[in-house]
Amino acid sequence: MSGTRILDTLLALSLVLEADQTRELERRGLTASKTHLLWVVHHRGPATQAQLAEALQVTPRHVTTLVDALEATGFARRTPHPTDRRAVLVDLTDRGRSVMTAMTAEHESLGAELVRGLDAESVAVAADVLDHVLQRLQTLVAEHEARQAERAETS
Amino acid sequence: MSGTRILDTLLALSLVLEADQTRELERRGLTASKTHLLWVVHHRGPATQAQLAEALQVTPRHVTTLVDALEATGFARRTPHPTDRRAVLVDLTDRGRSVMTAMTAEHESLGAELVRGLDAESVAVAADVLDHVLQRLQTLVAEHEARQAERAETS
DNA sequence: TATTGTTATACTCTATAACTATA
DNA sequence: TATAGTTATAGAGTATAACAATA
Repeated sequence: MSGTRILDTLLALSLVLEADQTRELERRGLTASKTHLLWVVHHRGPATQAQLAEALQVTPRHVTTLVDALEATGFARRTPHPTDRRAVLVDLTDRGRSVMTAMTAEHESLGAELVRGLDAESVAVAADVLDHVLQRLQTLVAEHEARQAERAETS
Repeated sequence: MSGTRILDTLLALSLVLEADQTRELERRGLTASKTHLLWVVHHRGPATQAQLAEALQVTPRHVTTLVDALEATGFARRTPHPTDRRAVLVDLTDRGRSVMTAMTAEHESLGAELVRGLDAESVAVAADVLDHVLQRLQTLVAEHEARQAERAETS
């Protein structure tokens, strides 16, 4: 069945994409999770660590670790929160911002490279199929979690 | 450009697929790397740890860790190599084999579920596009590595 | 009392280096 | 001398629990 074929290709793509990303990040002295944090700050602006923990779906304690590392390597900076003396605001340094800009450009160039040689119509069809697949997957996961939550209540 | 759109969806899918897989594996007391090892043994048959290290692209030392854990949890087993007393053969237990069988079935069912509601023709087009994208990506990565190797030689 | 962030501790993935037993 | 696997050690991702300072 072609559903399995698509899933297999998707999984293969995931592996190669991840390996490629990891290599690129390593070259800059970054890792996936640290970059994710930078990305969130880049798009949302300065945020407290608690907000970042929520956005990254990670414990506040782990955010401390990430920000420590990003501060030590000059990508991010902690500034005191203007009104709440318990909290800090995490912001990007110039270096952090320029890395984010460069990565955005690379991302777009990669997107264009990957479909080079394909006709626009097929690419559009494929994009629609992928959107559908993503939605189906999210639905399945949600249903699955709902069933498990139910089971947990019953027991 | 739709290339970027496809790439974005691909990355989103990677994240959700990985999260889903991790949850499923956790439920069974497994992790991605341990499952990968089981998968290789399931398909190639009993193998030495050195062979597994090569297949998984991981250090022999790490294979020791993985096999230790899989043996402790009853998914795999070490048996002495028949002719080489230095080596061991890693094989699946009945439990390991039945987990692999169950996961194969789930994988196929997921593949079918993901394209439910789509017409076969679009799915076929999308599958072709994805194959193309995977090949392009592999080409780009290979070119990139070749350039870096060259640069390393020059310096 | 609730929240923000941090010290302490631990588990998993993964790597390198040094070492043992066997080829 | 080369190979198979293991002990020792380490760094990154990530988590929980206990605790300080502040709200």
